[in-house]
Amino acid sequence: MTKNDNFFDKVYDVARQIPFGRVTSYGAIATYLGSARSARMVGWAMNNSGNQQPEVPAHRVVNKKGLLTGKHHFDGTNLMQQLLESEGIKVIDNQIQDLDTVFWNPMNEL
DNA sequence: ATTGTGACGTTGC
DNA sequence: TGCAACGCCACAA
Repeated sequence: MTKNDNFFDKVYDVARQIPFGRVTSYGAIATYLGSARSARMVGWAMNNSGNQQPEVPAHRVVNKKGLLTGKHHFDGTNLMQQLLESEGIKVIDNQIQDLDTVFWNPMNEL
């Protein structure tokens, strides 16, 4: 932690900028950061997101398919889905509905 | 320095 | 159109 996790920090920063009721994909963030091929790294960064003080809305970050792939990493089993549903996002079987509508593209907004 | 892994994405068949 | 395999970058051991 002594070093500035440039990549990680950026991921957290973008994730925190996700508006309420919106979601984004790892690839979108990775692409915005310039490392479109590091989509996996974005997810890896989320691993430490819980360690970050400004709690990163990792529940708003899903894969391109809108699938809650990382929900397994949350406390509960359906916690991530509960959070998304609380924001008005319809999630069925770990799959976000109307993804095109709730999708938030950092490149488009930022 | 090398190897392995990972909450993904894209291309190929 | 659906499923499989590869690629890829960054971090940890």
